[in-house]
Amino acid sequence: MARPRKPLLSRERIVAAAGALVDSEGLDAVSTRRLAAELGVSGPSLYNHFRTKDEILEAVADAVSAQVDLSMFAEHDSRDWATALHDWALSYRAALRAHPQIVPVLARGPGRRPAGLRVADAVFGAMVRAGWPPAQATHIGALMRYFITGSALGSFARGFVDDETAYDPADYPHLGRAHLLAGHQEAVDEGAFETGLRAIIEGLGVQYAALDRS
Amino acid sequence: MARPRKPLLSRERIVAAAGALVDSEGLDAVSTRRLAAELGVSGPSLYNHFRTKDEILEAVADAVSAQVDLSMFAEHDSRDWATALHDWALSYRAALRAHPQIVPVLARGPGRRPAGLRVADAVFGAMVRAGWPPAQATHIGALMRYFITGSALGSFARGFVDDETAYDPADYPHLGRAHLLAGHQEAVDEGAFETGLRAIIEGLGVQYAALDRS
DNA sequence: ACCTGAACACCGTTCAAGT
DNA sequence: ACCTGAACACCGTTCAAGT
Repeated sequence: MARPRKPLLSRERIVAAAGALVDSEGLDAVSTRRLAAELGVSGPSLYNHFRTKDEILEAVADAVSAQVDLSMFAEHDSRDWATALHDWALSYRAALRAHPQIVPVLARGPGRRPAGLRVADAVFGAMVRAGWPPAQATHIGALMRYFITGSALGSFARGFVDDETAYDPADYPHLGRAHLLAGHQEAVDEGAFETGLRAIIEGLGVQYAALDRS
Repeated sequence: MARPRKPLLSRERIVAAAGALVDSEGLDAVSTRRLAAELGVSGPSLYNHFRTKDEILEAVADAVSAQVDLSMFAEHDSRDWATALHDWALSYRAALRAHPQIVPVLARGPGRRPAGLRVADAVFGAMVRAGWPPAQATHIGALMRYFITGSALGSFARGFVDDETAYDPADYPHLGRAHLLAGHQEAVDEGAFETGLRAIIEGLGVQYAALDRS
């Protein structure tokens, strides 16, 4: 059955299947043979639609980026720049939280991913419109991405081993035992994200107020 | 020559060789066979010293964490908490910049890595000593790590493709063409890190001033 | 154009055998 | 205890062959 009259595959179907596999079994479960089997074809077929396996994973990451809400950066939106940044950060984090396993790929930077660049473009446009100098507007988009992806990578489904005996308290004089438990870690992630987001936006507010607006 | 009288390998030698290989050729170049060849032994020998390849990479990441300067958090150090955080962030970033290829492993969180935990412990202790409530002190260590590792991951040796034709300006109305060049990207990384670090510390300063110190 | 099976050059890891 | 070669069950990717 060499070639069917109707193509069996499409980039969309491949990305959807790969995304589902990443979500359910993790990045390591995605091999070209396994993914192809999931799609009912043989391994090499994928290479008619993507040049490498990495391109497939980049596309999965981009699909997650595409789910980030950008409406707060629209010209007609009434939110001020600080509120828009805050709301965007929450939406961004929610998207990553829904697909934690792809974050390592996504965190590598927007690279050549269209949705990632669209996000950068929206933030940049809104910050410039709010009065930020272009260079600073670029920095704001990047630093927010650093913080949000960094927090997603360093936290979800990760953290400490749930075996207290793995740590000798003498080695970490200040950390209480509670800090070393995976259960506690989820609360830490949440709190650290909130504290950090608030600090960044407050700090940017200080810098914004000090801008020489001539 | 089954077993020599003096062991050919040690955890230290393996970690050193793996680190050198990661630095020179990247994470993908590290296979157990290749690493073993670099050490003059056969692949399976490594399993006498580490349980998995991943444990080796974790140890490499931990060795990088161990290079982060923590002297600013020492009890006798005269720097205030904000200056200490700032100086620490620069040292942390410098360590990652020296070994950018291991960052994906390191960014997964302190996990079971002793040096990573020592860092967390030092920050926590210094923040509590400065008057931060314990919960907030924990958050500060985590959020700084998010930002620093996120920026290292999203930037170094990454970023945009250096082919202008890869992007259609119509898709990104606000981003100028300059933003899409790899050369420009390095400056963005630097500026975004500085802006972000300043914002975080200024923002934390606001929160610190508002603490109810009774 | 799009899929196939075969093939190439690899993987991580286990294990019995050696000293 | 620590290393070896052989082996298992995989990999990503290329390519000629099929329609």
